[in-house]
Amino acid sequence: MSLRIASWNINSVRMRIELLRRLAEDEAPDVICLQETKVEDDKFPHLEIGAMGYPHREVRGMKAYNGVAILSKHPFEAIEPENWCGRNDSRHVAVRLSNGLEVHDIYIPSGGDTPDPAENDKFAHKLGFLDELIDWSGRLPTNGTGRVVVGDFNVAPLEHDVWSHKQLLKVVSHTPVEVERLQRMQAAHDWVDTVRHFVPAEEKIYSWWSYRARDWAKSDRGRRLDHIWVSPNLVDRLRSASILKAARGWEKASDHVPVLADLDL
DNA sequence: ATGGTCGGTGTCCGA
Repeated sequence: MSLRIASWNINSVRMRIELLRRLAEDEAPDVICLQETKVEDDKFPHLEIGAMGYPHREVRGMKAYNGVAILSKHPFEAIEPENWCGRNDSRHVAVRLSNGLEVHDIYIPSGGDTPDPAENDKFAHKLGFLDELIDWSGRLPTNGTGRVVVGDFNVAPLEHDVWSHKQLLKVVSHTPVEVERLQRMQAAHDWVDTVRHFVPAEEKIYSWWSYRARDWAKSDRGRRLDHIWVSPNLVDRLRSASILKAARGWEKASDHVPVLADLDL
């Protein structure tokens, strides 16, 4: 069977419920992983999303901040999520589909403005979170159907994952300490970066454009912060991966756009 | 070098 997975930092699932419907109708992902849902579980729009063709949902939200959710056309069982850095702050939700495939949806802390952990607690949190993800990736078993880890990682790891490598070296999301950690996380499980599996490293590609630009498309100062990674045993099952750039131009868009990957299982 | 915009909340914080 073919399985299409989407990851999207939707920046409020309630504000953008009609854009979620558009993603569901246009791209028909089997599984949609959301970040920054910004809603408590008892206020999650289950009814509307069920009617969009996603009867199976695992949500983990909190008031105002963070929040992750997995929406699926197919049944799954929930996997106990992690509380990284000892915080119960709705940054991880995970499920196992009936074919055994594990899907982990992660929202890595943004890290604030100053890339110095001594001065900026948010940056220290981000680095600590990445350290725990390195350990976690290394501990995962390598047998079984395989795993997918997706989400807003808030790190653009490669030179051409940002509009200007040189100008962003001291900007949170592309500093060497973050990039090294994300690459160590990737190496710890041999995760395959699905978009870069199909898009050459020298080609610029982004998944986020700031709200603050006068014209996001014209200035095109983006970063690739959102990722879909698969375990190495799935690399032969990978059929395509892409970033839905057009979604940044939708009315009342999120600043992030969906990432899509197709697997043949 | 600076400020620019969102969403959720509440008279600002986080992104």
